[in-house]
Amino acid sequence: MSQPTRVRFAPSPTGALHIGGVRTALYNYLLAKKLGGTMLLRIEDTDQTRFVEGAENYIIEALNWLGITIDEGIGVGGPHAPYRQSERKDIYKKYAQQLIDEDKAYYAFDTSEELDAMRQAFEAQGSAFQYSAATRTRLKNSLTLSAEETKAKIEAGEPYVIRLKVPAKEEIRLKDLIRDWVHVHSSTIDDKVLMKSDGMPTYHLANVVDDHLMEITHVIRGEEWLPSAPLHVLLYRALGWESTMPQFAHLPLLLKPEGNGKLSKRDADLGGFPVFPLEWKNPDGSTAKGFREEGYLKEAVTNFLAFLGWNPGTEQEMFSMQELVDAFTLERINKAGAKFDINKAKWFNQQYLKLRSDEELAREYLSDIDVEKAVKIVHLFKERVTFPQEIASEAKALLQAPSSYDEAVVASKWNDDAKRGIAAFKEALVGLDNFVADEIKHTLSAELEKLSIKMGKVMQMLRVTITGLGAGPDLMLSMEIMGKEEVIARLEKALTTL
RNA sequence: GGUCCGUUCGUCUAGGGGUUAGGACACGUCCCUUUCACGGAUGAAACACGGGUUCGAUUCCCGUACGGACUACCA
Repeated sequence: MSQPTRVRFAPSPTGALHIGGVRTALYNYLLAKKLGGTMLLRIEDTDQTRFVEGAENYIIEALNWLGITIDEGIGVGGPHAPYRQSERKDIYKKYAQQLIDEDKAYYAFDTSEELDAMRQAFEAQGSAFQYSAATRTRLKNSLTLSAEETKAKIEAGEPYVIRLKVPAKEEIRLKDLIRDWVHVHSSTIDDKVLMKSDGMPTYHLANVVDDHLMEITHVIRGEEWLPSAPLHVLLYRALGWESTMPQFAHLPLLLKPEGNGKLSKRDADLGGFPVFPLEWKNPDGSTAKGFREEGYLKEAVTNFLAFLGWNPGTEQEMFSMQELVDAFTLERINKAGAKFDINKAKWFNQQYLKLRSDEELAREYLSDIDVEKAVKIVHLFKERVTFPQEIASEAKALLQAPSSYDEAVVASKWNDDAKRGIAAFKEALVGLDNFVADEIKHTLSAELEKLSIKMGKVMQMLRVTITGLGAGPDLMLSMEIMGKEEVIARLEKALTTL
């Protein structure tokens, strides 16, 4: 019996969406589309202390930019609304109560201070404190207190949490689609808090309840969740939902480019590259770079991200979103973490930039320049840059007369031959009516031939007199773009000042 | 510390009992070219270690080492 595939991306609105989260969303999306299923977006905002204004919109905009479309949930609605966990409190409360009634969960009144003290005491003895079957009989909860005492405390408004009564001795087996069977003993799992004292559920309860109610078939999430996955299995079991439990796939982590550990914002600053899809403005006014604003094309980002932890098993490198959908399978996801190498992202960007048409790029990035000219400029620079905005800066430099000249080239190439050749070329240019690359080139070679000077002797110096630079794109085309008057003016200036 | 997960070129990875261990990025060299870039060619570069199993292990098993994640009334 195969039910329709339903996957979810469930971020917390705590700030900018991390690029690892974007990859998780991507993989969820790819699986959903591959299987003709549904992609949900759910917001896990059960920690009101970490809520950040604007984060939810940021998530939506980021996914939207990359073409990761949401079929159901935040922003689009659906049959299981609301999709914001803070708006589902009553639902969680109901199931928590059910667990209490069935003696699968219990009230606990221990304060944070008391628990901290416990932890310290255990640590002093060289062991770790665990709120579990081994210790719960000695703590302040509805298992040790009488029913009357418990009731009285609750009615008196004393803060409490609800904890899962994790079985003392039970082997938990979990089949992960990427890692295969994972075995954990219940004695190593503590009695996790299900409902916090503020009435909000913890992630554990909320995600299990929601995934069940929303009929999620595959939970695809980061490896950091693997240690708590057995607990979630226990929860499905306690709630009587084990037979319809979703399948799990824990994705390998995105690692720092050098050294070890999870990729962080700090690595991005250090390496000068973004770790967020979009630019993010912090409430304090500071900003964090975004791939989009840095000039990464969305095709490059999705292709790059898809290949961090997954590959098609062929030698094809370039994949459109549709091709990714067609090729994607969970089986081909890797187990080991992947280091984040921004060089590869840049390479993808360059490849996708080259694929764009000159006209399109001209319209988008050189809108302030005459179209015909803009297209020529794009053609000149498209294959030489990594980011589209570099075309604009190159264009600006090209259209501006040089303010200085490459000294190394001047020192070695500014000789009599160069001076005579360039002077003659300038004079000949005055009489050239059809100022296009081919004609300009003919003019140059004709003049140099008359003087018996080899082309190679003056080319680089000619480039310097016109652009100030020792290297660059096709000079003849560059001159055509600048126009006759401008080129002659630049030559004159160079001839008199150098 | 405990629990869990992992380990093929510098990086992303393919492969899988017998292979010249393949590709891509980055790097070197050469070609193309008015230079640079693009492109093309080419080179250097890897199975963490130790035991098994086996005629034969990089591949399977077990250890060790190393790395990582988790260990909150955060997700």
